[in-house]
Amino acid sequence: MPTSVTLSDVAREAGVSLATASRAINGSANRTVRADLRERVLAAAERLRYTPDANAQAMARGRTTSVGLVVHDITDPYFSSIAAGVTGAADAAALQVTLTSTQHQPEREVELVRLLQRQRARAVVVAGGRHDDDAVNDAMRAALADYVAAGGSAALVGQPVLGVDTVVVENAAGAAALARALHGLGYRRPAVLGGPPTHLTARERRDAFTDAFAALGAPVDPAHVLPGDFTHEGGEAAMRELLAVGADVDVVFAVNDVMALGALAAARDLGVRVPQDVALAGFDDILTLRDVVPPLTTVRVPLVDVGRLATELALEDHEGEPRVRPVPTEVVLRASTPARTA
Amino acid sequence: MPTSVTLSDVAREAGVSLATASRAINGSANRTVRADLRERVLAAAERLRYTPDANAQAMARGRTTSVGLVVHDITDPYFSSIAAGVTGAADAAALQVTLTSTQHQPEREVELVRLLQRQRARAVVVAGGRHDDDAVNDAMRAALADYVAAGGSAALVGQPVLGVDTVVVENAAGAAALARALHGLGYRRPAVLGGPPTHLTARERRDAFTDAFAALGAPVDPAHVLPGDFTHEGGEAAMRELLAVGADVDVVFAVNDVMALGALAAARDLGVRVPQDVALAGFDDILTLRDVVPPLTTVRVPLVDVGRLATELALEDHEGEPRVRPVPTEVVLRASTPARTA
DNA sequence: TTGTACGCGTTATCAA
DNA sequence: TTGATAACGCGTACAA
Repeated sequence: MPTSVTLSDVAREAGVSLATASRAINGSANRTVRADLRERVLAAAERLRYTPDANAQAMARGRTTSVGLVVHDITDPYFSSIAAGVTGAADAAALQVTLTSTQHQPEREVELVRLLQRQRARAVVVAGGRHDDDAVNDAMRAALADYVAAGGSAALVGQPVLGVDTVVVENAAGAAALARALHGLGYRRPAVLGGPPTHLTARERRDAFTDAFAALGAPVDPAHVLPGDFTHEGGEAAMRELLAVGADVDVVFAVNDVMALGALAAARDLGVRVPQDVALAGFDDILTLRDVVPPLTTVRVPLVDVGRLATELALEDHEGEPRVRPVPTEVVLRASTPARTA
Repeated sequence: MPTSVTLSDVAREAGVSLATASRAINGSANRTVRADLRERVLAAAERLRYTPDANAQAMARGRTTSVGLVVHDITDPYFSSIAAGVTGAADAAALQVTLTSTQHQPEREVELVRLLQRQRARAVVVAGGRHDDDAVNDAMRAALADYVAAGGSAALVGQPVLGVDTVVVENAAGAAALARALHGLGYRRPAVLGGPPTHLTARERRDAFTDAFAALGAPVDPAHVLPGDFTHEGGEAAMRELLAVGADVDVVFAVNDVMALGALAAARDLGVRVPQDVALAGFDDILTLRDVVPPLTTVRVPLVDVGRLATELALEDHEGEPRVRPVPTEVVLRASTPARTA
């Protein structure tokens, strides 16, 4: 920004000192400026089209006005809803959001956190769930510890395993409740599109679901628990595999909605009808679901709230042990899992 | 960020001057540092866990590393895809993206541009289309002019009416091509869900569509051109209205996909079958369409590319007249508009 | 109430 | 090649 008007210019134009100009424009705490001087300064600023330099202000004040957000893919409705919550909360606190994306490479999270530390972001919200990968987790924990040690504060969405405040979605409770609901509807031969084996959120949902079904006396055939990517393509591929072997299942649980949508596409493509031939359920209740036929049963996660909560958590200053903010989930039964009359 | 390690700390620890430390760590242009000294500095930095302060660097260098993005709603697939393009291009240029959202209030764009100017963002990408509203446009033009005068550079997605570089989607060509394609399929009684009357993109698409149909000898009944919000709800409401009056139409063109999806929901809700009772087409080819039944005919806009192009446009320095970067569109016929055999 | 002067963390200029 | 030192734009003790 080559030719910016500075506060000194304004001060000179108004015939006051830099300090007075600063106080007049920024209304420094309990320092007050005589009315006529303030008028002169404001007029000068207006005349010169002065714009404060937020960076310089941040320097001088010792703190920036930005919060960082780390997602895997902003086009994924799961992340874009969380992002809406983050920008909303940031906005309410008069802060800006720096959006960073790993492009689906979890290991990039570490460098993004370090990047945001260089920006001196006041707070960082990491939206992606954790993996069972000590190397990555250790690196991430170290990056976050450095960041916090340098005065930043971080919040995670996912599992409280990195030593920072975490918004914990009640995945297990939701998946178990879903399993019970489906069992109550008469389903007895479930399959699970389980996502990446190391992904903790995927695993929590998968295990709680299978455990609950087992507890109800209808254990999930281990052969009917398929791994896959946590994406549309992953869901599609897993579903295709499941259907290809002619598995005897009456309901498929995809551990997130994006995968469920992929599964739905695979079913459609193979001429398998949902729910007549097989029922289908997902998890998250992403916005996209409103446009899908049949309406998909899922477990609602209040994603915008999750983003907002994580931001608020990170913004509140707080000493001591990292906090955990549980977020309840809610089973939403829709037409993709009708009561079985058979 | 209270307790940050500074470059001075590193210099002292390494027993060199501040200048040398700076050069060693940042590899200042053609200035070179003796190998052993550089080692000492790097080791000291490592030991102290030094993290450069990007803000201070920006101050000193006179330019920041951030680009601003203004959207209406990041959960809208249209904007999230553009955002993905922007973050991609920014990433490639080693820049960060500051995401700001108007929350559907077009007039807020002005303050967001001013906000980004205060941040001294190198470039600003405004993703929302223009309205036919002189007051807002004048304010926006002024804000952008100030920003550019202060050394920033801006790019718009939409209409080249604000004096800055603009990525122009070929709305009219696409809508006309769509009209011709639909006519070719046998449709003769079209309706248009036209979006907000002042929204230029909506208007371009609407008018080109109706003009093309008129030119083909099948003019659109003016009563079958309905205004509405540029949203899911807007499309739903407009479609509901259209169907309520029992309009005699064989195909409905919603001027964007999000509205088309709302229209589809309305049709479903009222028991009107698509495409058997009425065909339906949209515009944009948002990602969500892959999950919708029936597959929706639309006009593809390469949204991620649009975001990338806008960013590149803003980032290239360039003198003189604002540039226009046209982006071609492409009709994509799908099952929601089958050939009419009647 | 106003002004002076220093500090924020870094880069860049200019001597040495 | 290295080192003082002056910027960068602003906030804020401290003194007046």
